[in-house]
Formats: sequence, structure tokens, C-alpha cells
Amino acid sequence: MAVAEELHFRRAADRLGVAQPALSRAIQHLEQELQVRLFDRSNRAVRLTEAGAAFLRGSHGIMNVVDRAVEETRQVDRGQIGSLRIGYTDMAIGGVLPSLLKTFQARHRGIVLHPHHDVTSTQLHKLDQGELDIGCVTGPISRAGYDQVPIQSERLVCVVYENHPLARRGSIRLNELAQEDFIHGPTRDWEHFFSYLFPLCRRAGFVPHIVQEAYNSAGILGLVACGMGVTVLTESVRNILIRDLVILDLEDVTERLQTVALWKTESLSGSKSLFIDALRERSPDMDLP
Amino acid sequence: MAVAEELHFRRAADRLGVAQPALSRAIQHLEQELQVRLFDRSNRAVRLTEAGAAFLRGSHGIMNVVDRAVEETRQVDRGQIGSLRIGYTDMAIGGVLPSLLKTFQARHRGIVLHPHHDVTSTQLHKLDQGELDIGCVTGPISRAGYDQVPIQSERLVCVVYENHPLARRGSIRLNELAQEDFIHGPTRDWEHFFSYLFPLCRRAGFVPHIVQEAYNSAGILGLVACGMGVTVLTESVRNILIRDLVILDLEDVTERLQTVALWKTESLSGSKSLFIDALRERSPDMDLP
DNA sequence: TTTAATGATGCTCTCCAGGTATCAGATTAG
DNA sequence: CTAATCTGATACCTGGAGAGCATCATTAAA
Repeated sequence: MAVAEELHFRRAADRLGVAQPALSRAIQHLEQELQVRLFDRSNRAVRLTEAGAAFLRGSHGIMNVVDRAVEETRQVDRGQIGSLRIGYTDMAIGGVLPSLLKTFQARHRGIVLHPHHDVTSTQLHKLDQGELDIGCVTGPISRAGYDQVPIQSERLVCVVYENHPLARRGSIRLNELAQEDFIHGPTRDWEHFFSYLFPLCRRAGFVPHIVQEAYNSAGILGLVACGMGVTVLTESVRNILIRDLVILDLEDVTERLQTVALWKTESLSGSKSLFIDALRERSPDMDLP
Repeated sequence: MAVAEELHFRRAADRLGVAQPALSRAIQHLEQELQVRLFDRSNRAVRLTEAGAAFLRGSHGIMNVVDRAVEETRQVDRGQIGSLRIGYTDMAIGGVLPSLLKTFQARHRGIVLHPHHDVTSTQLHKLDQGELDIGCVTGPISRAGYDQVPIQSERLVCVVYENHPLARRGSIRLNELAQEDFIHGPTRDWEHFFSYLFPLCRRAGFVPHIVQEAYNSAGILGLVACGMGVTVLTESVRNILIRDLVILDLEDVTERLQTVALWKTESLSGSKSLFIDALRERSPDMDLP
């Protein structure tokens, strides 16, 4: 490229910081390898052949592609560009996660976020399989080879329909629900949530009488609104405004449902650690039991 | 790329035909130069980092661009692709040149032809300046550093309007035009053509009485059709059918107007010599005086 | 505990790229 | 017409990058 631009071996060699003979031979080797004459050179003048001009264009292209590849690699390494597959539960997406994703996205335009809605157990499986980079699950989780950061901690609340006898109370105690019909999520999928809720009910002296299982939070709330029963969910449901529903605090339940971000300790890539940094920054004081 | 595909240094080294330590160090050097870790390698497993995956994609791109640059360069060298700037005169474009360009184009799809309409003197100038690759001019031309091939040789004919006294004759002698009004092209530009015609008239005993100059062949024929005068052109005007015009042979003019293709002897590129080969093939027996 | 597998490291040697000096051909100066 | 100058090519030599061999270090499997 230097010779093509200077059309003068000595000047090109000066520009490249090598001696002129070295450059002459370099060009000779190149021509030999390509089996194409790139320069017409008499003792007095150097000119590009047509093929040489074509190769000059090609060389510019090569330099561009190489530079871009290197630059992109470095950016990926620094996490400036990349992609993250992030799992989330109903609680996570109903709580802090949306604003968290939004601010992260605004700060790191080059990172493409791929959110996946899955319950905790599915997310754990996908993390194992490498199908997710970060899971946002009901925790805390202690799992070999995984690290976690808490992202939210919610009280439980009771949701009833507007005409329910308890609807005007504002807050109740958990044992007041002993005789109520419960609507809840699918037992198999929501095991992590139930493993929180059921011990609390047992402590309050009853086993919840589940009359209906819905497929997800929205379904549960819909069934509650129809008057088919009540439910206990996390306080993030306050963010969802639904007519005919009333949310009641549970006075005697101080336990909080943790939602944690979870990732394989190994293979901490640039974008992943940037995301985790953002999580840590957001909840510096929140600590796990 | 081999390591990234095999995820195994020894196998990759085998594939590349080098020893494993050499490959290990090559990767180390690459990582050092990029300042980016491309592989996570324990003693038991090799995996691409995210940056490594990015660089693998980049490398594929680089290989493609390099291969394409080399291939394109070779094709240009062989003349399989390229571009040719070809000048032509009214006579050339009225005669064999169109079919010549057409067959050449059909045979060499990769070569882009750029025709430029110019009179002989302009073409010569542009050839000197390197603004044309091949000129098709009124010849023969003897010019240092240039080669030529004849592409057509035409008789002169007289063109008159339909009601002209000579119109029914079919053929005439040149001196019968002694008293006629002549229409002709611009004296300055058509010097090459005039340098043929005027000596013939002088030999026939008269100096043509030019009453009107048009800008080009079409203009001349238009003025002739209007009855403003007659003209002498080459027989290629037979290819242009214009109402109200009659073409007469000139019995006593055996001289022929040569049109030749002309190019700088030096810098014979692939596509240029292919074009010249095609010209030579087309007129193998036509010889210049 | 031993064995096998696998990447990293140390050492040696080769050979290619680069440097210096010079040649060969062409243009310019006087 | 000769000398000077310019410019790319060639001859020869040297140093260092890179290749191979032997071996180490670590880990998983037997």
C-alpha cells in the first residue's frame, strides 16, 4: 500500500521505516505468491498495473476488516458490545428488573439484552446448560460453581376481590385466611415460591385450601378478580393496577421473598461482569442471610 | 481458527501440520498482541471466551476478504474482470463497433465497457492523458508509443435530398458535385475526415463550396434532408435510414476511409489485450497501407 | 496411587527478513 | 558526450522469530 501510494520505493521504504531493498524484495515475494505483476517499474518510474490497483483496493478492504475484527474483539472483551441472555420470574419482572434493564441498556448501548421468562427451576436448568447467562430467580440459592447477588426483597401481601369481607381491612393477619379458598400458580413450577409460603401457613396454623391453579401471576389475579378466591403474592403486585382487586398487608409475616441474580462463577465475560457490577451498584447494602 | 474449531491444541496442531508447542505459543502471542484472552484453557478443556468467539467470526471475515482480494486481483490480471474506456467516432459507431462491443461484452461479462463519443483529435489527446484505454479513430495514425489495428475500411458516398437532380442516378462521379452546395461537420473537429476528402475534391478539379456546418453526422443529414445542400460521408450512413435522403456511390473514388483502434503500446493490461485480441480476430486480413 | 491426557515451558537450531554495500540502467547537467 | 545523479535490483551477511524436541505441571480417570 505504501508503494502504491508513493509510487516510489525509497520514499515508501522511508515511510515504513525499512530499507529500500527489503521493500523491493517484499513486493517481489508478494507478486510471486499471487503470480500477478502488481507494479510496472522501470528504473525511472513506478506505476500500478490494473491488477495492482485491484489489489490495492482489496488491501484497503483487508485492513478495514482486520482493524474492525480487532476492535470488535477488544470491545467484546471489555464488555462494550456483546449479548446477555437474562432469565426472570414473575416477581423479578414485576419489581426492580425492568428499570434495572432499562438503565443498564441506556448505559451500555452495545450490549443486546435477551430476556427469557422462566420459573426458577427452569432457569437453573438453563444456566447449567449454558442457555442463560444470568438468571433472576427466587432465592437465595446455594449452588456449587454459582455466584449470586440479591436484587430485591419483598414482603408478602394478600390479594382479595373488592367485595370480599376482608377487603376494607387494609391489613390482616395470615391466620385469618385459614378458611379462605386459595388461587395459586402451578404447583410443579412454583415450587420455590411455595417452599416459602407453605411453612408460613403451617406456622399460622393452617394448610391453604387451593381451589384453582392458574398458569401465571396474571392468571391468578384474573381468577381472584372473578371472586373465585384469594391469593398471597409478593408486594410487587402493587405495580400492577387491576380493577376489582384489593391488596392487604400481612401484619405478622416479616419474612421477605428474596429475588437474586445468579450466574456461573467461571467464564465471567466482559458484558456479564458489567451487568453484575451494575447489579451490585444498585443494591450495595442488601445482604443475604 | 483451527484451535477454535477443534477446541484441542494437539488436534489443531496436527491439522495445521505444526507441533503443539508452536501452536500454544502462537496463540499466546496473538492474545498478547490483542491484549485479549481468546481461550479459557484448563489442563482438561479448551473453550472460547466471548471475545474469542468474536475474533473467530472476525477471522472468518478476514479470510473471506483476503481470498476475495486475491481472487479478484488474479481475475483482473487475466482480464476476466476490469473496465475499458473506449472512444469512438461517428464512423466507428455507425459501422462495425456496435456489434463488436456487443460480442465482446457477451464473451467477457466481467469487463465493463465505457464508450466515449469523441472526434479523432480529442481521442488522441485523451489517450495521451490516460483518460481513454482504446480509441477508435479515423486513421491510419502513426504515433510513437502507440499500436493500432484496423477495424473498418469504408468507401465514400454522396448523400442528396430526394428531389435533387442527381437523386435518381444511383452512382455519380465526384466532379459532378463541383457546383453543389456542401453541408459538412465542424471544420475544426473533423480535420481528420477533411484531410481525406479535400485532396480528393482537388484531384477532381474543384474546391467544395461549404454553405453550412452542422455539429455531427445526424445534424448534417438533417440539413441535407431539408434540401440545403449535399454531403459526402462514409458508406456507414447506409445503416441509418432517414426519409427523403438518397445515397449515391462515387464511381471514381476508390480510396477508403480507415477506422483504426489505437492504444498505448505500454501498459497492456489483461482486459485491454483481450479486447485487442478480439479486434485482431475480427479483422485478420485487413492490412494498413 | 497410578496412569493417561493435555497444555505450558525450556532449550536448541534453522532459516527468513532485514541491513549494508553495490550494481545496472536511465535521465539530466554542463 | 561525459559525468553526475537517481532509482530499483542484487549479493552477501547477520540476528531473531519461530519451529521442533524433550519435559514439566496439572487434572481427571482407572
